[in-house]
Amino acid sequence: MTRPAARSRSADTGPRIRAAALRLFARDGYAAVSMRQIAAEVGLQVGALYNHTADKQSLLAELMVTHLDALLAAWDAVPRSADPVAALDDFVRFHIGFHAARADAVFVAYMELRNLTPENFARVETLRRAYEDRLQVILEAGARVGVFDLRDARVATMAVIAMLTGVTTWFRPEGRLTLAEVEENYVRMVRGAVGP
Amino acid sequence: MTRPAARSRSADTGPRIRAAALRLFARDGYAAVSMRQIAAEVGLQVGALYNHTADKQSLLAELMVTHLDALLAAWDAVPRSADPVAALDDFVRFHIGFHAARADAVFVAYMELRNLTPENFARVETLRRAYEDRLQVILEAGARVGVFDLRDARVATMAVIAMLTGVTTWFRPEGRLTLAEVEENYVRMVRGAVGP
DNA sequence: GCTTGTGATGAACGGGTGTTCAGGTATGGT
DNA sequence: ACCATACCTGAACACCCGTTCATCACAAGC
Repeated sequence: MTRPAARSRSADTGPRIRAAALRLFARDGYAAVSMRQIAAEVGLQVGALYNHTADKQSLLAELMVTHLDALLAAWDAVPRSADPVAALDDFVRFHIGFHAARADAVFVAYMELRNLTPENFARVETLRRAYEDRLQVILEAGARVGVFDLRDARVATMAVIAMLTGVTTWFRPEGRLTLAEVEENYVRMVRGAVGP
Repeated sequence: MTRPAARSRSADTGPRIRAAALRLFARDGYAAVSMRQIAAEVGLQVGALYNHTADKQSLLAELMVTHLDALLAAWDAVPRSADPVAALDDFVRFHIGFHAARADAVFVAYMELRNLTPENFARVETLRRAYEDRLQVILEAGARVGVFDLRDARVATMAVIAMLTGVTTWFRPEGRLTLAEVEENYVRMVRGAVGP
């Protein structure tokens, strides 16, 4: 049996590095953030980062993949409504709620795509596409039974996702509207956009 | 009278620098592009860039402001439909068409906001807000006469803009759908989203 | 044909970049 | 008490950054 790893001086250094990197990447952008800034944020020297991550690129890719994995897992854990309209409402509320709680990760995951190596980009794109497909399946099911009227399922999918993700650019918890109010607003608009 | 400026060896160096910067900023991001790369793209040494721009930051700000000025001027040149529904249709077609033809500028103008100095950011935000208000006015006019039903005009405005701007992330002229087909698709979806 | 001035070069400035590594230190297991 | 390991420091590596400037080339106006 492998023996338990020796306790580190600060056991959660890895997560703290990733948290700091996420915050800084979201605020200033991947290319504008240096490894020294990340280290300083955590209270380390630069070299110490490399005990927890292979390199800067892996740090970014890991943040994105982790976020998208969590997104898919969280949606797949939501009970499925058989009625396509109810399922669409669920999706809208879920998407807005999940993304509002993770503004930094959302921001990084689609602003920093161009800073990924081709391999990492492919991994991330596969996950993103899988999530989009979850919505598209709902829309197509509704179109088949006539509760939705789509000219093009793929275009409708992209339109709805863009509309929903846009919320993260302006929503603030202390703002004029509560999250629940925003969700209801979008439930209504999305229904109208794909409705017959 | 001011005498005409002495002809430069290549009269359009300034525009060529801006064009190269726009392309590179869109592809790799402002922070990831060096002045030396821009110079090489134009066929100059680095120092020569500073005959045409104050610094890298001004280059970025100029590109954004120019784009947003052109956007506002182009929309204001579109004949206004008195009917709010027709005006909304006009806006949808205009927005998609204008943005599809300027993918690089669109991308830069809303991906690189955080790389602007506070003063330049304020200038750009004012222009962006002015454009959003053009749509909001249409939506509010329609709501007053009952052809639209909005829970919140500002939220509806942001939702429509996000939906429309999202087109630039996936639309390719050589793709499955023509631009006109995409426009009609969105005209329909936007009408539904804000409809009564 | 000379003067004037715009715009290019090429080198330099100080400083920041990601990454590596030998050396040191503290911890958990025996 | 000792060993093995995990972790961190501090310095160094080679390279790239935005910006400045003395110098030079060439085109336009007299």
